Amino acid sequence: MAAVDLSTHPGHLARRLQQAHHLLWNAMVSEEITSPQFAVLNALIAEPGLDQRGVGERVRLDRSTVADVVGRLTRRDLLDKVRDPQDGRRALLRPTAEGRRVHRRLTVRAARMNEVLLAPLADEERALFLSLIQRVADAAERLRDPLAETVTPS
Amino acid sequence: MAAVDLSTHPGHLARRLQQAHHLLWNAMVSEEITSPQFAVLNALIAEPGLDQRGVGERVRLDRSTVADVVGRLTRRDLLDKVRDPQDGRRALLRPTAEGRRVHRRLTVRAARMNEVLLAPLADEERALFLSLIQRVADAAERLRDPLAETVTPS
DNA sequence: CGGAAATAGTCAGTGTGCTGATGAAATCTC
DNA sequence: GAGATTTCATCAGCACACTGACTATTTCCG
Repeated sequence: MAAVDLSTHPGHLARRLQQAHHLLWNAMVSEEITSPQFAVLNALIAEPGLDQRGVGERVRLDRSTVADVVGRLTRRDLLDKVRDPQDGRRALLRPTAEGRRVHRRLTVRAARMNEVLLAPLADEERALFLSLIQRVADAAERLRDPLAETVTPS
Repeated sequence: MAAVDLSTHPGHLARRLQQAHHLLWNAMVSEEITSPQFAVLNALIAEPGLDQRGVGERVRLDRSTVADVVGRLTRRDLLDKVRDPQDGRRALLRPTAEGRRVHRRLTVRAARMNEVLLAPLADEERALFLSLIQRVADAAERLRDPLAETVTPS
């Protein structure tokens, strides 16, 4: 008695969704490169030369996790990591040629995987689905970092 | 160039949602008991005497993870774990009195937390949000275990 | 009954994800 | 310019989460 229906708990559903995604990713995208690794690679293709802090901001990972993921990617020679000569604290990251190749290949496969994952939803529902999750996640992230509101000027 | 917009990737959004949830859980529900631990406890309050496999089925965790989580809960004396005398392979689990107390307390707090997490959505959107995630997760889980469809007869 | 197959649990190994402590480098301030 | 503060990275420690290998027990079947 007094037990709760977990299907009304967004946290539980989020975990299930992630599991489902993880499963499909392994089956349809890659067994070697994980989805967070792809996200990091993707951020560095968009902005080569970013440091770890910058990557973490873009893909929403904390410092420690970024260091781990970057470590794995550099070990596989998908990333180059060099000390910033201008600022000895920073490690500048950029994708290798191989990293760009892998990224290109996985991008295509990830698109196919997303199709399968979202197959149960009608077209209009898909956009809605994505925007609802994003609104909830955005709001919660804003709770964490107080302000930083509105558009950041150049 | 050729970088992807991760906000169109449900997997990435799922991870961000989970992170947001994790954060709020820590702040508003408990720093000691995690959300998966609560889920396991909840399953055993609904059905005391379940074995680990049964728990894993209910909360969607694999055998190894269930063993980990159950280990932590028994170490904290929130769960009792005894060998099934009828079937020596099984470990029968049931919540302790303390486990029930903790569960009751966290249930109230989790409800408050869910309110905050879903605050950015209007009432109708919340139900929609939950049902969309559930449909996607359900469908993906069905991909994993072929059949097992329809109602399982008594 | 007795061997083969199925089932429950454990263990080792890997990867994500967090916090908190530490160290190194840059910047700010007096 | 020297000391305090901030910033970037690393490390240890914990918790989830999966796979694959292994053990113990039970069940199934000849």
